[in-house]
Amino acid sequence: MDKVTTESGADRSAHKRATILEAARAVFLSKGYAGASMDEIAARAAVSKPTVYKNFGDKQALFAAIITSDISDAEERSQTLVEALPHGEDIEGSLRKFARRHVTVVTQPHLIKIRRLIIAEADRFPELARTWYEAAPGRAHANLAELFQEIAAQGRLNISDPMLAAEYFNWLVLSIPLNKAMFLGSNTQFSRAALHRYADEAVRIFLAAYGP
Amino acid sequence: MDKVTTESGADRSAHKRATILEAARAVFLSKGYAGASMDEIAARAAVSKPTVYKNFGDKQALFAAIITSDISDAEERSQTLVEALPHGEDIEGSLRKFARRHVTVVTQPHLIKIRRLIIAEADRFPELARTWYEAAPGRAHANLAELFQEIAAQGRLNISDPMLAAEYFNWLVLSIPLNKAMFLGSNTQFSRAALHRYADEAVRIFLAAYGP
DNA sequence: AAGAAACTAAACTAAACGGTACGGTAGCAG
DNA sequence: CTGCTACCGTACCGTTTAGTTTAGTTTCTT
Repeated sequence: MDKVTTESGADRSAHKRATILEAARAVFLSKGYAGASMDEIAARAAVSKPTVYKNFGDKQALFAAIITSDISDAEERSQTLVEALPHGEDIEGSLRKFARRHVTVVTQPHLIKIRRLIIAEADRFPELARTWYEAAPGRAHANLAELFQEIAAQGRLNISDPMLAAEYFNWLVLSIPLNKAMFLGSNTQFSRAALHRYADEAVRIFLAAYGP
Repeated sequence: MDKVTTESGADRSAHKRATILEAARAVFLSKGYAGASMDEIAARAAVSKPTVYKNFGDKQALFAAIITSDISDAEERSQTLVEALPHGEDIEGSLRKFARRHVTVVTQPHLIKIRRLIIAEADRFPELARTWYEAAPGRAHANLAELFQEIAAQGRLNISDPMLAAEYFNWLVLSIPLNKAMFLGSNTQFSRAALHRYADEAVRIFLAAYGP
């Protein structure tokens, strides 16, 4: 039931496409859009340059394909993260658990680099940047807002504008380490303890402001 | 008493230097480091390319000169902003005034572009990015922390770690519009009313969490 | 086994890149 | 006016870029 038999035809092509995507992602992430060269990408993928152009057309399209794929990843990540959010009694515990996971995921070096790249090219690829915003923080805000609305309806939180509250909560959790990571090198790792401290204090602030 | 007579010698040279800096800033901000060309910079400054190289050595040095100058601006801005912070009775009023001004300044399109550029090149120019972080948000955090410590000593705020509280406050005020601006186009303007709403709610949240 | 499709390396184009060498010109001392 | 110095713009250097072409080889299909 696997595609490991002889990797015939389309499978082989798809695999090559994936290899190119991976190589291109690595080069774009480390050199930026203008700094990345198609030769380097082809070499890194161990593939000839015409193959790259056959699969993706031109440099812009290749870039767009990468970012689009990362947007899908981000969307999926947001979805699973929020689905794991329990609707139980212990609001503080639930939020803390969510906050700790959230900040741990978002500060991964790989995601920091993607974020840098999209921010850098937001003026040259405005549609991609907007789509990314809607898929990543936007989706997180919407999901949190829905949750907050439910809890507020039960009188267990005091929230008049759930979307706004969700945005404050999200950035309360992420801002400090995220901004440090943006300006310090990409490979700056935070300790688990430090991330958890940021998350826990964010939850405390949020509940002090929006608690019943 | 002015230098408008014949603009002889050093004055003329200094003026040309400033013109080049301005042109280079415009090109770097809109094209990024790798995407900016020295020809375009020279043309925009209405100056020959050798003149650019006489004044700044090479591309990296020119880039560093621009960012360094912007760091000075940011430092100065942070300083004056916090000096205007009154130490009076009305803590909420003071913080609200500060927050409104702060968010209005930081979301200016010009500063958004500088932020984008520095984030984009943080891996290639780590020292510049770190210096920027220390001069802009870092300085703001330190100044706010000092203020919070004073107020906490009077028992009018309940803060055990002033630096951490300052970071939360700063990003509470800035994060929502700043992140939107990063991913939407550089010229996305916020209405005064919207910015003030973000600032006021940030102050409310902060005081709910750190009030006496 | 034969044909079709896709892939490869390599050379190539035209343009743009960062950086420099040269020939002219402007201002200044005598 | 003459000679000197210092700068400035033009034209150029070698390299690299995105993207294409060619010719030969591998690989799947039938």
